[in-house]
Amino acid sequence: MKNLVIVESPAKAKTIEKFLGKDYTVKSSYGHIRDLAKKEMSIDVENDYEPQYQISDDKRSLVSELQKAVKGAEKVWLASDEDREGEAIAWHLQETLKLDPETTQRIVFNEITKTAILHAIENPRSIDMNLVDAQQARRVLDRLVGYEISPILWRKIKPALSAGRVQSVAVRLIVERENEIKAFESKAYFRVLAQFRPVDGTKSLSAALSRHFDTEEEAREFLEGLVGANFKVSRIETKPAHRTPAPPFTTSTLQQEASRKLGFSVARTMQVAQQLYESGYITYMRTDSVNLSDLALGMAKKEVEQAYGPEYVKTRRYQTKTKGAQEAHEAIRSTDMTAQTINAESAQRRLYELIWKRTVASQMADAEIEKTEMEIAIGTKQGPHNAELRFQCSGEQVKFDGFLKVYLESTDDEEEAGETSHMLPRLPEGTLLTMESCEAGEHWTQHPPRYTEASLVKKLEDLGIGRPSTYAPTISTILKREYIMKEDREGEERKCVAITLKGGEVKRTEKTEKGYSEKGKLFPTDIGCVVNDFLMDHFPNILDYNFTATVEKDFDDIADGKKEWRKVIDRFYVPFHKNIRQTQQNSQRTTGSRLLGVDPKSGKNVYAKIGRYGTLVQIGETNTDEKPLFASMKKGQSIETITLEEALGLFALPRTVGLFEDKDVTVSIGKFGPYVRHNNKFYSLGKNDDPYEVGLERCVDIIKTKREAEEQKEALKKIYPHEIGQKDGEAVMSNIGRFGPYLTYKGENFRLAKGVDPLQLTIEQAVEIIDNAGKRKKKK
DNA sequence: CAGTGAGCGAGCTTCCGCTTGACTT
Repeated sequence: MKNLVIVESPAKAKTIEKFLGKDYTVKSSYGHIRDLAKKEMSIDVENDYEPQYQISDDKRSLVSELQKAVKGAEKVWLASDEDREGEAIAWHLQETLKLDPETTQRIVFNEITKTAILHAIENPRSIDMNLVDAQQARRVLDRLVGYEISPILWRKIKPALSAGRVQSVAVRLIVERENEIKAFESKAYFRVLAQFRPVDGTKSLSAALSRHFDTEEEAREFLEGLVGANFKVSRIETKPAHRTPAPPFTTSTLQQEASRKLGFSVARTMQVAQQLYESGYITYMRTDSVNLSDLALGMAKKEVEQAYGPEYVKTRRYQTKTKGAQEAHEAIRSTDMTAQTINAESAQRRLYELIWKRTVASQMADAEIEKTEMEIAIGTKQGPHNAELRFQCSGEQVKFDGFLKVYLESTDDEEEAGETSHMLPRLPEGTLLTMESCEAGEHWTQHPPRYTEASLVKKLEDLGIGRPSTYAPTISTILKREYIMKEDREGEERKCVAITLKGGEVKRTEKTEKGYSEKGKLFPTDIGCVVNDFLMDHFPNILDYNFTATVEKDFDDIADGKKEWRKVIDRFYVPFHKNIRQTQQNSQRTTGSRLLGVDPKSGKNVYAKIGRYGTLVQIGETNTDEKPLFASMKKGQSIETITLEEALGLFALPRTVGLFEDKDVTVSIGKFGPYVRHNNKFYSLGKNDDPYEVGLERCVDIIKTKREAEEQKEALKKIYPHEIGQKDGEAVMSNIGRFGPYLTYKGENFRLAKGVDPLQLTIEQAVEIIDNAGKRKKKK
């Protein structure tokens, strides 16, 4: 082997190997191979913040494999990504594999095309230690923040909590949005819509009044004033406009569009995109760049020309504006622009089509639109009506569809689509109109929208917080810590008044309308709120929305050689650590406790608060001789909203629901959730059974079902393990396990396909399955 | 497998950013 090239991703390794030919072996590091040791801080604060690195557990065998490859190679090329993390990966490789900096080649390319790679090979350099130091500063800072603040939360609030530069800001955003929503006072207003028809025309049009009314009285007065009024077109204006396509996808915009158009969670989008990437359908999916390679621009141009004609072509190069973007990769695009779709399972196909459309549309001409705005004046017999009040409508006509032929980006706006965005008839100024009907409908102002996973990612990206590879994991983390919940919420029902004018008559009607339903929205939990309050009180600088942006400037200075990383960290750490010590000593234990009232039975106080294992209610005081009573809260209850009655209801467990076979049937909640207890045996309640409500009949049902299942299990035990036959003198056994039916042969297990009955399997079929599995293993 | 929450103190938890693959009984 002459040349060993190391890249970050195995899929990338495969592609590059093809471009480089047989003198090059390409291997992958699978990201970072070394990191700060996990167990403790692993930063020697006393010794100028010396980091203690360790090969990651799951990389041990990979590192020894790379070591072997290095020994057999004449030259080693480190081809990790061209950004801070990539440079650090190269340096850690050089250190760990004991490569000679003099002879080791560092190369970079930010697009996977033959030209780019050959160009890189022609222009090697050495490792940029300034960039590596910027990464070390980033890494050390994150560890110091995370590992010093988290233990304080364990002591002051609850064990196993966490805080960090990124996750804590994500939680803050959600908590603060919820506070805004709580503070929001929804106000009613009346929106007036009318249908008009030209006196001599057939086509009617709909227009909205130029202002809203605050009260029903005002709206009614206005409508009554319209009786006998006349209407004419007072202004009509047509002007050309154009729309431009959205830039190609980055990780963040892909997550947003897949959420809006396909309803995918952020994690699902990344999982499916990974599959597409590994199959070679799309370029790398973790990127902050909107840049397309020249090769891609050429392919897109050709595709647009052939599919839609030359007038649809417009080559565009987009500028990445995202804060802190590192642009180590291309934008996310189809690798083959001629493939509008692919033959794959539904999720992959739909995500691919979205990416294809977005890529191709980004290289298409603007849409040319003609916008028409019309105003309708109101005149009464006494002369002109209040001149400020007039009806307005606007319409659009697409003159040339351009990129709209392929793709239109969606928005997060939940408001109803404008009721006037249709084509308008061409009516000259002064045209008289008759009003067919008019309605003043009651509406309510909307609170600011809660975040979805995708809109949270967008916000974080706008703030420059987090990276493409961490958006999805960050959301998982704050969900797992139970700082936030993802929930659906039905819109509230409201009585709406509508006043209509038709045929000279004003009428009032009332109907109930449901507000906007929210799907997959992010809500803070009690714990999220309490932790956020605590952090805002004691570590406001870390929670500051500009904290990341500020430290990123320092990291840039380190990368430019203008600052020394250890000094940057020292300037941060000395005051930070002092704050940690003070918080440790001075801050109170925080439980978010709220007094709900007095228990009528005992006369003692009832509280709701955070305990070691979650939220609970408590009767009586702590720190007294008498131990208080405790009960866990149910899902969906919160410290802030739980009532005294609901709290007292939680003490109803364990509950005796009746007798079965002369023994008590009781219901309670245990370590593994709600259960039924009967004759000293335990039976888990179903997902939809409420332990506070469930009756005897259902409990008996659960007991019987479990008994039947156990009988079946016993019956299976008599059959399995079953010997199907022998192969090379060893038994081939079938069995049924947790993951379905499987075969055992020479101590190895072989999974059977779903629905296969192991008893119907012949020895020939079984042998075939074992042999095939063996072949597959060899291939790997 | 079927409750914890006080207090005592053992020993545990935790960060962000790179990257996938493990394959159970």
